[in-house]
Amino acid sequence: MNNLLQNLNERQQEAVCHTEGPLLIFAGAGSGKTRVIVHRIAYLIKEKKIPPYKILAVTFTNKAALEMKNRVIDFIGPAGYSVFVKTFHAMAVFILRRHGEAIGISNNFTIYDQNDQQTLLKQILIDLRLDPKKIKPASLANKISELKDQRLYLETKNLDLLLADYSFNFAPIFKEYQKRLKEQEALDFNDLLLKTVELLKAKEEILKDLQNRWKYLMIDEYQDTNYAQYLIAKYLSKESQNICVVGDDDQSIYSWRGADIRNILDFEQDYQQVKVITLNENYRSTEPILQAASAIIKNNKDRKEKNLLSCQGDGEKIKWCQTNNEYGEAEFVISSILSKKNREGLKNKDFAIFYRTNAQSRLFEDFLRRENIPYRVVGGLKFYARKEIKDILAYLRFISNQNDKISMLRVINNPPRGIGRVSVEKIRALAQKEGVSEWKIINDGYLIGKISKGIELFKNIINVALDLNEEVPEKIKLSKLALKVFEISGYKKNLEEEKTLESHSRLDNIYALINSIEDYELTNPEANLEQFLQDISLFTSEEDPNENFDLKDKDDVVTLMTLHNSKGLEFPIVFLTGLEENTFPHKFSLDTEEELEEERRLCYVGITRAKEEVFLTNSEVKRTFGGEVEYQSPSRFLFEVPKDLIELKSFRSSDFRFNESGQSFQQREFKPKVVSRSNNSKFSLKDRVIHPKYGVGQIFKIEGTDDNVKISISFGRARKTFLEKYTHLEKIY
DNA sequence: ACGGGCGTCTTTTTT
DNA sequence: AGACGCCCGT
Repeated sequence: MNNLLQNLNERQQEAVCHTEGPLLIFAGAGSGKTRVIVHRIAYLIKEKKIPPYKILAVTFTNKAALEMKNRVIDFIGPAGYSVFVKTFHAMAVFILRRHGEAIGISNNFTIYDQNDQQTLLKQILIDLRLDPKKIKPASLANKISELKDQRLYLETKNLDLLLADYSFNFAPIFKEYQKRLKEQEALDFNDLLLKTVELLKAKEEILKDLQNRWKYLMIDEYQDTNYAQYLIAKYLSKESQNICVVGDDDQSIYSWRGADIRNILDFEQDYQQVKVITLNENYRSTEPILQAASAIIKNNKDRKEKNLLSCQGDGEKIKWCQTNNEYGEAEFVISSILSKKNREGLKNKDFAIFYRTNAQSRLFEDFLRRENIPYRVVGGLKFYARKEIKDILAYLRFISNQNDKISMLRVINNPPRGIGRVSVEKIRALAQKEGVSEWKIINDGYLIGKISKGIELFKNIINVALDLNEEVPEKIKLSKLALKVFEISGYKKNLEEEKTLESHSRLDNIYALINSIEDYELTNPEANLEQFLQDISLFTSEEDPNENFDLKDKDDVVTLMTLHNSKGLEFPIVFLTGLEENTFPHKFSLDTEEELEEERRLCYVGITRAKEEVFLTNSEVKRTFGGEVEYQSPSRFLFEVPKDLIELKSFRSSDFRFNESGQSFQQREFKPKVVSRSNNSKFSLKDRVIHPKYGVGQIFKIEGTDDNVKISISFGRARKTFLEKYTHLEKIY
């Protein structure tokens, strides 16, 4: 009991102990909200003797869910494993997989991510004889998602009326999209939530069942819930009324995804006898950081006034550095990291670099690699987004669900087996005519005349895999299946024969995938193929299983991420970069006051991640597309920080400068820090070398002979393979 | 069928 | 500048 409430302030204790009835916690940045949730779960289990499986905690990101679960387990031991901690989407998958059939959803539905969505839309456009160049699948996908996120979409009795607001092509496309999702037994991300609402609404017994299962409901980041999520929470807690929501209106940054800030502001009206607790003591950041953040957020009109109290006392001023260009910015950030590491004994993991858009990460990565500082990009280039990984997963998805046309089209001629556009078109046409799936056309003898070898081959491959999947529920079944598919599909042979620089890393990546499936099987011994695929399709920000393979301490890395991804995290030193008008605030958010205020909240979120020190950077000039340069004024947010909290710095890029015309950047020759060098020396394993483009790296593989020697080098997280004869490498001693 | 070369367009944030 | 898609030559 004592230890359950230890290290908590009075209000935090109150929040932990108030277990019955609706509870609303306004938790300012750094006010120990995760700690409160963790303690509250522990309190329910230990003190109130609630079985752990009756507790449901919902967060927004996989990362947050994982973190919370681990903290619960650390705090109360193995009982924590049974607490149901998931993202909204993962919870929806859980519910739909068990009960979806009640509303006509196959229990091994496929989840289509943004990519699959766009592929599907492209097909629809072609079939409807619309030009995918004019109507872009990507923007269509966005529109569809936007539509489905709306409250109106769930409530409307007349979809046509709603669709009429869009351009005249949208309605038929949207309807066709929905139709094909159904045919292919697929759900997109929005559907996961929408179908769950539909289920809970329509099937009372199932709702009762779930209400019984989860007696205590906790929702983190409640300010970011959209209407569907709001309804799910409402349904699930309706009986028990034991719902605890935690949030901060100042940290609402997902309105573009349908998040409705009113959900938290109206909570007191939505539930009866709500207990409200405000946590306003900040344990994370120093005084100057908090003052700067508060000063910025005060410019928002649409917010509840509040003041956060600092508990950490005085600290370093905010550093603002204006650099000449983007290279200078990256160089400033990386050299600051280096000097702080040297002088203050900080570790890599103490630093985080934030930016507004994903594309901004590249230069920072270049400079980090060059200095041989290990780093991790959160959410950026995703392992699961790689071609070879998607290919293998597409095989598995098709094996799991033969109606999944997107996956079939992806693999039917991959690796090439002589099934060209014409054959595929023939199959598609026949499927449409006969009203059956493409797989049925191939497998059940619909094709008359002589059947091409390739189709016969594909049919055999899939049938072998299908049999294999039916077989023995061995422990290693999934990874074995993946490996088999990799082999019998010819994918492996194809890559092995290719013997190019690229095919090597592809092979490595696929083996890394198989490894990670093995890991998955260890933690989920009961999981079958369907479950695995559904789990994995939600794991978008999964870190690269391939990364950091040569690091002693794989967690000691500098973290790079978008501001959106930074929510809920904290770091001693934070770099907030690209603070220029049109970048941050982003140019698409300058139209309305609402959008601008959301950008400002994003800025607030970023700054409040820092415990000790904040660096704000902007560059005077930006390179846009076409190599043109453009002057950018400093972000308005910079001027919202009181002057006395700021220490000004300036930094000019030393490696890059303008050429005479001032039109583009010119790279100065890169001078590696070579202690001594030897040009004719042979390289050996474990040698550290400098690559003219990638900088310092370490050799981990050498193969081939004579003028066909291939050298594989790791540069921090990235691995690359080069042909020796074409690559100028310098050895470092 | 397939890869290289060339022309196009690019830029928001994510489960 | 770089990614991507399309067309053409093989």
